Amino acid sequence: MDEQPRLMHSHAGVGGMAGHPGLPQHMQESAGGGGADGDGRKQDIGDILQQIMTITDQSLDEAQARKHALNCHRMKPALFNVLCEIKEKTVLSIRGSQEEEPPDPQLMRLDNMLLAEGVSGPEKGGGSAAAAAAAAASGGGIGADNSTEHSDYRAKLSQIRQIYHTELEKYEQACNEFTTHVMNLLREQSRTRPISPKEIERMVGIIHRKFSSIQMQLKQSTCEAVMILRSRFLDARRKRRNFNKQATEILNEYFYSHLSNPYPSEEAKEELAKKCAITVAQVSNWFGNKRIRYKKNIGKFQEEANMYAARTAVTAANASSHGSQANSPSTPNSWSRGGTRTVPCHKPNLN
DNA sequence: GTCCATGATTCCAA
DNA sequence: TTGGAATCATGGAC
Repeated sequence: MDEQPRLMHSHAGVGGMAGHPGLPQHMQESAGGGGADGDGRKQDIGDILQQIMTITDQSLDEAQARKHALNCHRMKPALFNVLCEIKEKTVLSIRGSQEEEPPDPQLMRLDNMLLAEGVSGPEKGGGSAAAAAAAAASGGGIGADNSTEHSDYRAKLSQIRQIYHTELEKYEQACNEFTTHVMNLLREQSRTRPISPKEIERMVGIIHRKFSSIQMQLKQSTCEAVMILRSRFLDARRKRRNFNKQATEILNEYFYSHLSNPYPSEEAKEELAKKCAITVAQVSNWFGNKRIRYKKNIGKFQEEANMYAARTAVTAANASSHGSQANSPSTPNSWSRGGTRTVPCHKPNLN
């Protein structure tokens, strides 16, 4: 703000406006057109500038009156344009190169994530899609429990979404109010100092950039909240549920009926996973745990092994006409890595 | 609260 | 890539 009087003074000191390269045609004619009253007009402009320069030295009432007089002066629009032009060519041209900024990659990432998580953009499907994806990733096969978890996840996501939109709206409103205020202020000031519409536009841009940096912080914290929610939902250990009885029966049946080689093939795992309504990975985990725990404590599992062996024997007897065979319980020594395998197995016999 | 069972994870070797 | 072994974390019975 202080620069205006100095700026104007420096240009005023260049011997009036006559012949100035930035001077519009009408000013050239009126200010430096030569002729009989040329000197008079120079004097006229000099007077105006002098009045502008001294306006700050006057009392408030005097200054108001002087301002009004200057605003009504016939030379005012032309002078205003010249000063704006001069200002444009000096101070503002320095900032010109910084105007076109590429879109912030971090902001783009945040926007994409918020869109993917269903926080920004259309609500339908977003949250539930994310919940479904999360459920699939967590491998929660026993579907009954998951519906409550999904609704819990959706409810929390919806809460985050609501807070995000409320805050965003607040920021936007504040930004608009502030922008309008500044624009009005600058328009008002443009009556007494050279502020071009372009400069006002530039100022609006600066304000918007400031507010968008605040918005970025909001987006960042929203993303963090979603990540925390998601990680909690996905953390399978927190959500561990025992398989249902039927699933455990099916797995045990397979394990003890293949005790000589309890390594289900990929197809068998898929079949078991389908039967038990769990994932293939869970089947693999179960067999891994079962093998190691059985081997560590055969005595403890003996009763269970006998029970399933008897059950399998009955099944085998019933199906004997089809030529199926039942495996009797055997020692785990035979299925150490590379041991004898009699049933289809994805793992090649290493010995 | 403690203990045990059990599903999941991690690290490592084959 | 798979499985063994150790470990973690949780559920459930007591």
